[in-house]
Amino acid sequence: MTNLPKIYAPQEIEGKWYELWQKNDYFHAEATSDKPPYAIVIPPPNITGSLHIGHALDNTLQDCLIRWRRMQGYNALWMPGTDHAGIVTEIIMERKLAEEGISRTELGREKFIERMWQWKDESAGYIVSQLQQLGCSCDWERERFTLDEGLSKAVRTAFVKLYNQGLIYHDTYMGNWCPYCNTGISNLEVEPIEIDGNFYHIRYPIKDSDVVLEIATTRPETMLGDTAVAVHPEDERYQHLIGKTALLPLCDREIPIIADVHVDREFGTGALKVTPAHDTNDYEIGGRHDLEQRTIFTPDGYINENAPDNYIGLSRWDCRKRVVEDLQGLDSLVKIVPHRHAVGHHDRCGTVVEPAIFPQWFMNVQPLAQRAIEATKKGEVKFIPERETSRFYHWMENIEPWPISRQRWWGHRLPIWYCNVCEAVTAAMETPQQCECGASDFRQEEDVLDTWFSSGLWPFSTMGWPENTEELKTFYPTSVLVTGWDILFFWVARMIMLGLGCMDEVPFRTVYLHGLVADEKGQKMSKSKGNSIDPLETIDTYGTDAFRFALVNASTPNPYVPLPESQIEAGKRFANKIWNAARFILMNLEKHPVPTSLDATETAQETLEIAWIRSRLSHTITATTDAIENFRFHEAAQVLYAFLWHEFCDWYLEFAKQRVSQNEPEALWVAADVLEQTMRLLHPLMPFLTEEIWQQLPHGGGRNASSGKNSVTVSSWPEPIGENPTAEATMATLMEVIESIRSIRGELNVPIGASVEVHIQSPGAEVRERLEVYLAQYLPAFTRVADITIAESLSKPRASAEAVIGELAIYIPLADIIDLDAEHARLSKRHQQLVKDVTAAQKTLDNPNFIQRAPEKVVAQKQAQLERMLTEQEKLARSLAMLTESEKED
RNA sequence: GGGCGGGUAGCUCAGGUGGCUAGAGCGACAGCCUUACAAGCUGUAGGUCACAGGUUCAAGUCCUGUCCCGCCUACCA
Repeated sequence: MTNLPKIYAPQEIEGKWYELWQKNDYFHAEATSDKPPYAIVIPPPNITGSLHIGHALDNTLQDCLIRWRRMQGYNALWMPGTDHAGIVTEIIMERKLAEEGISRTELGREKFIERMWQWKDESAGYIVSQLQQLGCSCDWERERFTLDEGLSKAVRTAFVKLYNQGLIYHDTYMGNWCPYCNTGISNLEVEPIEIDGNFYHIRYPIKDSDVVLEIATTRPETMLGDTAVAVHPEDERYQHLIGKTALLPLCDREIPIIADVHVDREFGTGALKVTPAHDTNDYEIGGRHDLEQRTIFTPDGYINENAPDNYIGLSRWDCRKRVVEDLQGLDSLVKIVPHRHAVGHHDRCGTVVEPAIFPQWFMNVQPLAQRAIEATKKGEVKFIPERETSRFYHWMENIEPWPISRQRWWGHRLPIWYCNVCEAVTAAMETPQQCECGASDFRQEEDVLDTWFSSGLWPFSTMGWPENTEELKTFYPTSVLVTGWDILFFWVARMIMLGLGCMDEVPFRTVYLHGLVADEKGQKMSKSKGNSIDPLETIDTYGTDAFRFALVNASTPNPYVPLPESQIEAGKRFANKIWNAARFILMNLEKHPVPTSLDATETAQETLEIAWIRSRLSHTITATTDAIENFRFHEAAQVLYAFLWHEFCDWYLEFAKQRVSQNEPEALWVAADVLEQTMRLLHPLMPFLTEEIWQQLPHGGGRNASSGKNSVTVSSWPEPIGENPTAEATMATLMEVIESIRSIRGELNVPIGASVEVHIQSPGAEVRERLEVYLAQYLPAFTRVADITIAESLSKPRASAEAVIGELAIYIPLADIIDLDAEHARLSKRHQQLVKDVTAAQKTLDNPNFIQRAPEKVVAQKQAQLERMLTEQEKLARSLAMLTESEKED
């Protein structure tokens, strides 16, 4: 054991344990079991992706929950898998192809899909091995992929079911079109970004008149598709023009001037050009006034033949330039005014989205949204933090039809068939045999489904739906869903709706929405911003456990969680601290082996430090369990950190050292027991390190023992044995005495090597007796003392430093070394602080209302506090007076 | 325009339902290589809890308003 390296080296130990866990099937959950079920489905990462910081946080938290519940004896299932991730993945493939000089369309659908599968097969293991490196205890034999046969069947089943319920329909409607990806997308996928644009003021002449109407637009190129000009019906400036005809510049077309209440009189010139085919509002105005929809763009964003010849073939942006130039030439451009406004961009490729009219498949989600709201109100789903609930309601209450088809190739092709003879539409699991018209010649819809449609089925499609499997019976609804709040609408809301639609039951009971990892400036970390930490590099540098601890520790309830490097550094130091504590214990156990089992320690005489550390451990167990149960992960991290470092290492191990040197090894055996239990508590956060140490510690028996278990992973979660207030109070006094002596030594610059005499005045018999027993034993371990005197009353020795702890007065004679000025300064500083605090406490207690209305307990506390402070104050005042006297003498 | 979150030590943040002398990590300063750990140990400094009111015996915590910062959301062309 002594050959354990002095410095904790994560690389040495993190590799081997995962293999053991896997080999022993520790992560596997049976579909049928006597244990209570607990299930989490992983938010499936992109099949071709790699682990980023968001995954690291998300999966660490899930692993904490799963490992914790597994240790508690639950039948804990963590269902893993990956997502085909539709458009994003296709875009990356397109870029790869572009490097080879091939375009998607040249390659053709079949070949393209072939390439995608090839790429999928090459990269699929990558993300999985990264999750394993992170320590994720997923049930890997259940791994799923959204394009698997089983899941594809679930997709078709869900589609047909919803179609038959009339919730899925086909329509031609104005939506968001991405000219780069050549597909329609939903509102959620459009990211409004503020950009510096212009307001172009353009003159439209009026037919048979000298009057001109000035309109303002940010998109002058769309005027090629104008089919009206609109003014507000009550706008006095334009009354005489309503019903007249405007002459559209550059196009040689006549367009009507109409009145519509949508027009804002205050904005721009109060006159609005209407392009029903390329603007959402104009589309609606067009509908109200039965205007022609004149589409001027090709799907990939170029001007089509509906525009005058000289514009055809230009890109959107070139066309804008040309239109502006031409208007200037005609003297039709009044002015250009800079204007900052939000422009929609496709969140996947960054292209400016084009509002356009095109045929699309939609899902009417409104009825399911209503059911989701009701289910949530009934408490069937709970959101944590609670504030997310109102975001959820707001979104659900204002939900719009979901465009579910994408004009892409990588995904689930819609199970819709058209009869090639009569064009009848059929939704079915397979190609229909025969049409109503008698024909049997069908073609399948070309479009694929929005990738979120299949992810929306994830909690039950992964468990074998539409089959009524044992998995579904046992694990659905799942227990918790853990993900970032940024995909509440994209994914969580859709899962709830589709869960209700397909299973008649919500997919999970609790949704825990954690924050997003941010940099020091509070900006969300993302690859595109270049401010991201690479989890794998971090793991290389600091180790997985240090990284995981830092993530959990950072995971406060805030929407953004900063993760400075120093935080990860602290995790590494913590790991090293634990490592060395274990090393110390193991080294000493060689000389003092635990007799038979740790059971022996329970009957051993319970010295103060043993009673104390057991009490503190019990408290830590309760606090940690409570924290994880309530998703306050950062609190669990902090509780464990404080206990392990500042109580167990700083104090208990120092006591134990002393005991061992006095040939009293019980304290050491208890140290081993406490560390063993703490390793179990810490295991969900730091799985590798805790396994390594747990394996080396004796853990055959003892309280909360994990006898017969081969891994901490499957050991039991510690149970609190109860706290011991008496031991804690006594120890607190002892600690204060020790700290005050250290403080005096430090501040008065007593040389390290010098021993000091300590005189303690302790008027109360009970405390004095306890001090007499313990102080002589404990003090030498913490500070160098030559002699300790404890008496009911004693006078302050000449030239001594002083500290007051409650009724205790501590004097340290420092005849040769004391600097009276320094001591005077030290005491008077404390005295001043006391005066302030005493005054405040006095004021509170002098208030009759306080005595009358505050709870008795609070009043008593305050009273005790005041008395304690007054005692100290009096003693210090006397000493200060004496010091001043002696200065005069000098 | 609405809504949400935040403003606490030099930095990053804790402080569930109001009640210990407001805490931690990092950083700073001083001193220690004390045989588990210098990735360590000991001590010290540092905060009128954004501002102004209010409720209360009692406010960092609850209410109102103001000022900053961030996010979400909305059709101002």
